[in-house]
Amino acid sequence: MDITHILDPLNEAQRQAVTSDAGNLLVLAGAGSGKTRVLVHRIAWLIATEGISPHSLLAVTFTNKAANEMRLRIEELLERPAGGMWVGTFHGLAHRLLRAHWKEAGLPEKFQILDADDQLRLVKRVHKSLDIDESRWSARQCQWFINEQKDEGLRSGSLESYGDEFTAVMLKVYAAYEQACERGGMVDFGELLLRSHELWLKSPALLGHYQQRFKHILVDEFQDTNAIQYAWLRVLAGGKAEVTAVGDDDQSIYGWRGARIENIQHFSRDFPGAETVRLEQNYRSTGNILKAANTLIANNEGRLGKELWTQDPEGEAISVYSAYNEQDEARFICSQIQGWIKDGNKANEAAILYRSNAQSRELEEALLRVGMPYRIYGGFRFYERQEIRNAMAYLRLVSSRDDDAAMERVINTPTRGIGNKTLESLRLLARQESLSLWRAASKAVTENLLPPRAMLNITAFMTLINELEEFARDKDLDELCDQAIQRSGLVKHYEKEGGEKAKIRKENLDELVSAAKVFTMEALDNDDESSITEVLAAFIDKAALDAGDTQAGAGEDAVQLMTLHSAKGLEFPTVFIAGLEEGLFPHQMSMDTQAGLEEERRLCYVGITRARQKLTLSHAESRRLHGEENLTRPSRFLSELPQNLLEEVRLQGRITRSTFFNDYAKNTYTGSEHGSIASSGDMADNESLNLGQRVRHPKFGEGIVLNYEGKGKNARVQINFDEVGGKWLVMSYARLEAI
DNA sequence: AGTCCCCCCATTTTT
DNA sequence: TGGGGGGACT
Repeated sequence: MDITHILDPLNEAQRQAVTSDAGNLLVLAGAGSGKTRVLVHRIAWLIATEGISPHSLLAVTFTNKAANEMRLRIEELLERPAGGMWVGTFHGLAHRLLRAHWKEAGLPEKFQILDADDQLRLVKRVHKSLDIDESRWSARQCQWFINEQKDEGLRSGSLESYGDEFTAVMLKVYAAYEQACERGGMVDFGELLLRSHELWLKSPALLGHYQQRFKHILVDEFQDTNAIQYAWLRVLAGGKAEVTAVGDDDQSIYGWRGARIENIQHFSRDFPGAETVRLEQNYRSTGNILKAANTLIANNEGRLGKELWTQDPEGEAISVYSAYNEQDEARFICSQIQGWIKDGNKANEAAILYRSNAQSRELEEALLRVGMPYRIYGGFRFYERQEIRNAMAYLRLVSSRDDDAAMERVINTPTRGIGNKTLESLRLLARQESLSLWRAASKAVTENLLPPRAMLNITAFMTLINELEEFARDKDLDELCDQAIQRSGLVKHYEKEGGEKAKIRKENLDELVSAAKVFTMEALDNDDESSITEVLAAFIDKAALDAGDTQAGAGEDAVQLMTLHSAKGLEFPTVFIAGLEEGLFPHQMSMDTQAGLEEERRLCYVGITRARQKLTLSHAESRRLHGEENLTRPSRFLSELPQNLLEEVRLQGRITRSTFFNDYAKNTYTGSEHGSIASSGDMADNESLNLGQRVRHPKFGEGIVLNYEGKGKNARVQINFDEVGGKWLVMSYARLEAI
């Protein structure tokens, strides 16, 4: 078989990784070093030369996007479908296992997947039924606790509170939540992994079957695996399968949600005979950007070690802008992007990255002001929208009456006179008799347990669902979907609401019908035997496991705004990282432990390595946060960069500020003007000070001018001193010296 | 059932 | 500063 097309496009390190025949393999893939390429080519290599059948391969990633892309590229390279191969996310694969072996796993055949929103609702209900003080322990907190434990592979039964009140309350909720899930046949995200892991442990025959099957396991983004995922992998591999782990310890930024950087750090210990290959040649960024990244990350301890390099030129210096405040910062970035576009580049080649979402508003406003199109990543995705979730809940009920989460959601949405009181008695009945809500409702109606009015309304609702199912029998999924949103009254409900918002909701519902159509056609392509019931069930699972990354306006030519976390895996010709200030980045809540600080540093490393040609960093001397003005210090990360590669950006020229209190922030920024303290000659030493200018004070040392008020002899200036922080000084006494 | 108001809170996010 | 959620009121 001709294998040149597999090896030719690779560099030496990549080739070594692709062709490695050590039992296990760790590929330390630096940013922009061709990680996915290695993964894909290694798979092709195994199939082409080692005679491994796609059937014995399992490749696992974290996001659906990554999984889809991998499958696509494998098929492209192999020039045939890789059907027998298991490619998917951890959750997707675990789900597949549980669907196949639901009985052994102790689940009902039609178990439902709870997504984050369903989960929170359930926790809230559990919370209420246990009469827990909402003001002391929030449902969110409980949800977080439960997920944290599941990520660690721990059930309520295997935990102890040791007299700690918090833990005791959390465990009580956790245990009741587990029971509720059990009763309703519901499985949350963590449970998918936990349950399939347990399934293997308790059925050695089943485990043996999969161990027999999968000769090679390939894992992407290994540094992001959490405890349960790692355990899952180790059990499956069982010392027999060959494991290829690809990842970058320097890009581990999800420790806060259970990812364990130790998993990649200890790979060679836990997977004996592992070969380690480093991919250090970078095909993305300029030399200077890489040097900055390398220097920064060298401050972390316990790294596996890696140094990025490129054959490309040094490129431009890294710009650093010290803004007066967050508005100035936003205007600066905005004007730089305008300049970038004027130079013939496109808006979507520019990205603005920030540590926390709250920072986006100021940037948005600045972009809006100059009419620059922008797009914010993150936020609600398709299947997370309220109207879509409501419509899906009807479909879920059609598919499975026992889906309590769905029933709770839409039994009275839109309102049909089934109030809280009715619902409460149904819940009670359900709990007492260990029934699903639907069955409880059914019982209540047949046995006349409720006021006639309530029973009438419930009957109408149940009839609606039954009729929808009836209707679906000889129809396609999209037709069912359309009927569901019409007959449930959802469409009317949103129409009645009126306004722009409702219009968008209506459009989304239409979009759902189209999505159902596409899904049906794909299902028919793959397997023309599937009945509508099966297609419907598959559609519901897809909606739960894949929130739908199709972001509105994805293809638009707009400036890209996102958090540093969501920038991982992406790249842009020009990148701005805003808000490099102590307390913001590194964030206050993560800077007092070394582990926290190092993760922040890795986050910064991720940000820097997103840039291809040009990197611009900025910080503000003063930032409004939670409604109050705070003086800030530049981030330590700025001082950890090689100073010779940095170029401080100062805006040339100046405008003379009105001697009245003309708030600088309100001045229109043109990019060439600069706020300045009036130099109308009435200052003590007849010397003008500019906002943003560095000055020296005999006692306080050096600092930067932030603001002033008053004029003449009485003028007071605010200076942010490097050593002692912010101070207001009277001009005529301060003996300030401009630097 | 729906609206309004007040209080509280405030990284990062995928499945 | 502002958004979200919960409670109270109409």
